[in-house]
Amino acid sequence: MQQLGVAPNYLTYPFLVKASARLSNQESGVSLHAQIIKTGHESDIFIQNSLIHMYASCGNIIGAHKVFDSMQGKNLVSWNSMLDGYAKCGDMVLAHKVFESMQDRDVRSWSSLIDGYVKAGEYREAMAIFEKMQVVGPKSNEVTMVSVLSACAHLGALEKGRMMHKYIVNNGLPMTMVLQTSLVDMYAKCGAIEDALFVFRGVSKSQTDVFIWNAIIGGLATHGLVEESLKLFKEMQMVGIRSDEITYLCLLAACAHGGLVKEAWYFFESLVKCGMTPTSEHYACMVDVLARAGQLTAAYQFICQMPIEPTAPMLGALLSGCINHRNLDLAEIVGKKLIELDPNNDGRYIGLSNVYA
DNA sequence: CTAGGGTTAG
Repeated sequence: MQQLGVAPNYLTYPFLVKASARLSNQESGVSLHAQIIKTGHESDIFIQNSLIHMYASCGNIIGAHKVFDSMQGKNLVSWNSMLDGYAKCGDMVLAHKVFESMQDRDVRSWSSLIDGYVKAGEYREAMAIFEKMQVVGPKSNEVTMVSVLSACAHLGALEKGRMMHKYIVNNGLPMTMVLQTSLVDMYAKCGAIEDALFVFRGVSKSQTDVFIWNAIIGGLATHGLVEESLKLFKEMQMVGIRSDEITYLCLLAACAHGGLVKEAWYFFESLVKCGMTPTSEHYACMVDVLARAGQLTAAYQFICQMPIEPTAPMLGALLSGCINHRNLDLAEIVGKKLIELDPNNDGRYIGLSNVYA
């Protein structure tokens, strides 16, 4: 466009700024901001709102606030963008402050606040806000319910989760894939695997994506339904959904749970073969598999040949294996390393003190 | 033309 000598106008900039936000590329966002000022578009409310969102998405909440403060005519989008910016940055004190200062609040304002509390791990507060919303706020929609279901999942609040499911159906909220994934995850995390499978089976296979497969495969794995988990992975491959790093993490977790050492090696190798880079979580899972199976030397050697530094969960898994399989010499070595790495690791420290007892 | 949601975490 620029090569052709066509200049962006006030309708172009929001898209460009949004792209920078999506990419979390503050550099390009800042250069757009400069261009916006140079071309005299800095007081366009759509452009200002997109700039708030861009800065917040790049983690620059100060930059976002500067744009927000510079505005003379703020609208609900401006306030919602600022609120969501604080919520996304995890500053729920300021997010709540913004929320309280607003004259008008729509479903997005409430949803951003609820989601912020969920992301901050304050699930009870998130539920409290949702209950208040039902009394004094606008009707919640399918986006609100995703965050609410996530709160129920983390609280293990199965009955509440069921109520939310009924609320969604009774109010005719659109059953999006995101919502169905949240339902699968909620039921799985609350231990209602049958319900998770029921929701999952209600999605036509051609509509599925990697997220919902990961949710059900991971849910089955964490509840020890290892065979079913691996069976669903095969099904996922048959449907032609490309697995990702998280799929493999779920599979390795399933192997750890079921004591499937051979299968774990196979998945670890597949992960690399598919061009993915194992993360420290993958390595930790692999160590866990080997340690649980009593293959302590193999686990130790595996850690030594990794291209990354060992992490506390990794050494913790190995230490547990050493203790359970009565290899106290190795336990002492691993325990010392673990304390070096993470001096505040109480639980593991207690594990180690058992070695000396 | 601008703002909100899902999968890992022993």
